[in-house]
Amino acid sequence: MTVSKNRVNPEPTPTPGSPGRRYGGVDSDERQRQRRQRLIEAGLAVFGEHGYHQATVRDVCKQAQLTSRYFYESFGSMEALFRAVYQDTNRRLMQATIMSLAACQPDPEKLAEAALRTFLEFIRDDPHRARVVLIDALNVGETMNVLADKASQDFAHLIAGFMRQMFPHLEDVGLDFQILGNGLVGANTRIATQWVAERCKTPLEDVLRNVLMLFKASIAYAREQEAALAQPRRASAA
Amino acid sequence: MTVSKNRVNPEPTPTPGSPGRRYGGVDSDERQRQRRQRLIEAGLAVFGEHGYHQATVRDVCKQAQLTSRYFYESFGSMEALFRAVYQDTNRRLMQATIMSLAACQPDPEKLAEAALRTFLEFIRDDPHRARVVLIDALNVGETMNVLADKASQDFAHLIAGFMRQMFPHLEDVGLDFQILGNGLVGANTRIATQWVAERCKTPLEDVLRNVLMLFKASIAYAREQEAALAQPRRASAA
DNA sequence: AGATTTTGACAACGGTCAATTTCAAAATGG
DNA sequence: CCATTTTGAAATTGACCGTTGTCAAAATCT
Repeated sequence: MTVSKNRVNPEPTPTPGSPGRRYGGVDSDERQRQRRQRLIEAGLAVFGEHGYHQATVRDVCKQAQLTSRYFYESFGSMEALFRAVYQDTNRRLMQATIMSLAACQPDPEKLAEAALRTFLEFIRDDPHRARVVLIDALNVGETMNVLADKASQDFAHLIAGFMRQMFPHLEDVGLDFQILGNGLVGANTRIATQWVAERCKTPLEDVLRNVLMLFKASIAYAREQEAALAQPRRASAA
Repeated sequence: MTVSKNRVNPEPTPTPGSPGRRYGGVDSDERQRQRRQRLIEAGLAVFGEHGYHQATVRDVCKQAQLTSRYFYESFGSMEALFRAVYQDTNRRLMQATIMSLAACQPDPEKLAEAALRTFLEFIRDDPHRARVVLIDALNVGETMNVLADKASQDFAHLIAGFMRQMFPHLEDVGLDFQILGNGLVGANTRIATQWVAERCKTPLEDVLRNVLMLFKASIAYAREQEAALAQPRRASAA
């Protein structure tokens, strides 16, 4: 890192059978992909540090140890890079979530706990992710805005699906699971944001317990309401 | 509005007894205050439309029907204007909330409902407020960030205070009312944001019912837990 | 009416940044 | 060892914005 620009790969894997001339043991396609990846990582670092609107192309290139030329080789604009960073980060989160859900009992509460724990671990691993996904994504531009909105809505939709399955009569009395799902997502993101702002001072388990409490409370309340709907004759004595 | 620059006041109130020369029936202090107020209103409109970072001084001045000179007469920078807009908006919300709380029975659920309804009405009256207070405020700069954070934290702190009073033993078993308060604030802001993004298509009462559900569910769950703490001998039969 | 202040429109300066181009040095394959 | 490609750094161009300054016209007071 310190001696000089170390352009050659540690292992000059030949990477045979691809177009372009080989350089440093890798062909041009692969090198370009590596540059692109470095720019994405640099973007995460720079955006995550002081926010998208403080970042310049120069900053990103400096962080990536590349020059403007290579920036525009991979991305048409700063916003395009941000989209890539956002999608890459989202993809990683999704992947981690799926992994944790797969290794989990199919109990709603357990599933929620697993997903939430994965999320908290994810942003604790690199708080830059929190800034990019939870804050900046809403403020880059209209395009990113709808993208980020859709991502949250998808999550809310997932929750709504679960609730709809568990409490099939509840939406007839004025409850809207999509709205409630949105609320739970919002609660989660806000708590997470605050947690990161405090540099994850509070132990993860403590944060998790409280987020989960909101989920459990909602489920318990819904269950009670649903039960009251199923047997409307009973008086409402707690 | 359309005929010409109508500079004179409808009622040229003399506004006597102040420094500066009188013009249009008002002395210079008052005129400056009016200009400042127009800039704040223009800021709300411009920021609320396409976001803080798309706005330029020229945009704001055009909206306010003033020129750059008067901008710098009242504000040292764009960020200073934003702070003023934010604080003005917050002050109005606070005022409306206090009014509605005062005309309300001192029942926790009623109070929550009143506060939430006021909030929803507030942003429905002018959706620009939502963008400024809920989205842009986090992305203007570090200074605004801590300011906005503090405002939300204050709200969470208020909720936490209520809960602490209602359930004095609950924080000993791992629940943190500040975190929970943050969660409820986050749920509320997210639902409100989505609502505005949908141009308030859903009727207010429907939105309110669902936000309130999260509050009621949390209270019910807390009450149950607290009761279990008070009589630890009982078996946990629902 | 005349002097004076205020006002509004616009020019101008300096700075920053995105985006493209240029050029020489370094690395590579043959 | 030499031709070729790639790479890195800097120069260039063009646009936009914040900020200050200028100046004539309008409004006001005495």
